[in-house]
Amino acid sequence: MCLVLQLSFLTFSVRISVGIIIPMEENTTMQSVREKLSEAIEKTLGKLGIEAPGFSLEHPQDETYGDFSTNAAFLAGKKLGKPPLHLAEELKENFPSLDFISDVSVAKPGFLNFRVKSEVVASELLDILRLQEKYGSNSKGKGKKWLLEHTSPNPNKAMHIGHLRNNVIGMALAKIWEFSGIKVTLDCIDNNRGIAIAKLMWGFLQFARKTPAGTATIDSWFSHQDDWHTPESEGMRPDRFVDDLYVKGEKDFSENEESAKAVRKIVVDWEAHDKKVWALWEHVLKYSYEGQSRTLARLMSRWDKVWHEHEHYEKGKEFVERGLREGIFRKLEDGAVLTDLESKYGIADTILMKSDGTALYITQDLALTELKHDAFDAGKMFWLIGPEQSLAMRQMFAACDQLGINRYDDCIHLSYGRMNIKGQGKMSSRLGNVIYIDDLIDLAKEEIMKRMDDSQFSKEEAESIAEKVAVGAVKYSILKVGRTMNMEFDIESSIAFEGNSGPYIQYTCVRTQSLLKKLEEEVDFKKIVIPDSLNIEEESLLRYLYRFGETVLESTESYSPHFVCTYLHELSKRYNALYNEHMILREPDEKMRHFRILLTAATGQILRNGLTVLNIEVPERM
RNA sequence: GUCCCCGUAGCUCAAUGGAUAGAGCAACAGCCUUCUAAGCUGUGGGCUGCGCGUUCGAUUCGCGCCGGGGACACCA
Repeated sequence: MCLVLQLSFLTFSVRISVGIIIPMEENTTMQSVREKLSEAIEKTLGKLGIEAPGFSLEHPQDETYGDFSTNAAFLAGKKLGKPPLHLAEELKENFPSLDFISDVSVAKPGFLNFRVKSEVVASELLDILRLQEKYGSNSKGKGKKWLLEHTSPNPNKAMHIGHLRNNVIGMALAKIWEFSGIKVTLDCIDNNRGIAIAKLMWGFLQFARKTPAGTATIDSWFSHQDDWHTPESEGMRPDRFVDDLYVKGEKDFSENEESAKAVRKIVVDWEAHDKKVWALWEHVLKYSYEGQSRTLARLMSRWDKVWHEHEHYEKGKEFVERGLREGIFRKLEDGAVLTDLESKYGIADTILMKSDGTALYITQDLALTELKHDAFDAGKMFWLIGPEQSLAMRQMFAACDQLGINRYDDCIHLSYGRMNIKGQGKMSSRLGNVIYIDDLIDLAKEEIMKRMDDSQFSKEEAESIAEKVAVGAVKYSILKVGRTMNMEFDIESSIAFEGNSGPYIQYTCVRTQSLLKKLEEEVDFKKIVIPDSLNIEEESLLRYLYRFGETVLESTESYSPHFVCTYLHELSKRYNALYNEHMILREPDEKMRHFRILLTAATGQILRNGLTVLNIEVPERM
């Protein structure tokens, strides 16, 4: 038997030889199959006068059971008090014969399993090849506008793996959401003022002088700026230059009372807009931004809007005043302002303004949240921030809710688990076990260069490939873990290029592309010819491809990219099994050869789409 | 003390309340004169921290313990 499926671009529908027409405007073949199957179960239940609301339609763990499985008999059994196995049998007997189903079966406790005809599943290949980079996307999020704050590194530090987890998850989520039709805006907060920045300025002033002589003043720096080092003159990356000076400034601050006084004076003078202090401030921040943006560029990070703290930090107090006038907050005896959240939200109360009338972090956040609301009018606002901020976030959301800035339920704290260093626990500069992002990528790059075949690539090409593979390895190692899980970060496994890793998937994708490049015959990618019989390798790959879209949705809804990672790994394994067991281009049987070529093209497309939504690049060769 | 997160193979991690709990690494045994071996095939490895409950069915939900981490009013 040989079935030919023809794709008509005029009607955008797949005509399946047995006669059913599946519309393609919205759905792919298998999406339609799922819907029709669901309807048929519904109808059969109705015919028997049985109710099973919310029955599932999932993929059995063991593929020998079929492609889809429902628990309808269990749910119905519960209502009727009948054994589910019986009801499953009854459902099966009354199940209509569907053109796209080859087998309906009942299994042990009461599952009803369905097998879809190979030729129908195969027509999904045409959808993949037609939709190309759009395959797997959906329009569930159409009309939604979401705002996500991610990766807000303080400008007194070089970015480390804590920031990495934030960035990598944030960017992947944004791309996955966009793939689901959501309009996503990305922003961050630049905490560019306050005592920490003053310490950095102090550190620069005292410890970056080319020839140290006594205590340097801002005046002396202002008039003799050439006497101070630059990252270039020190041969350092700008962010590391800043990081180093901040540590020195902080140390001096805590050990030396005179220095501490001077640092506090910097804060006061900065707030008074002292010209020279602002010049120094802008000078040191320039280095921070330069360094951090290099790192972020390597990661292909994106912000649509950067909020600078100095532009709005004073506005928060107005909200506190308003809250007091409206009786939402109350003033304590010493003048500090307290929230009233315990009774209304069941959240511990917090101080909104210090007794001396100065602002706190949360004070500024009230103003910032309103700015965000006014600027983007997002249906949901997300903050991708570590779990230790959980309480502070909820307090802020609730206060915003009371002030009418934003609804409590529309504010979501997306927390992510801690990054511990395997075997060493918490990462801290005090323990000297901070892992910087650039160092990590460079290390991965070195390892990858070592294992590359030098004769195959020019130096530039090898360099470019190694960068993509290194960044892919590092990103994937973080993304494959569930968002909320605490991670034991291990450098070695994060730069691994074997097994469940980014490079493994990149390699598989490259493998499909290189095969297609070698193609010397004409192959019609708009037509499917099913071979007389399929091997287990083709079957299991074929019946897995179409699940990509479902996986994207799963990640969208759970706010966790790791489902996509797991899927891509499994897909790659299935393709590699086929590749190793059978010849693709050299297969003598034409039908089989062409079918495997289509499988190759489809797999390559999905791997590419999957890596793209994970914000991971695919090299041309590797 | 209160609240939140976590506990699954030696290690790192998966598993919309479903079927025999799965991967990767590590260990062991194999596969390159054929499309890229960053690959493939096979073997061993588990009272899912403990107990009780809900359910036809619990790694998943509820309660109570044990263990790890974090947060708890004028830090950011």
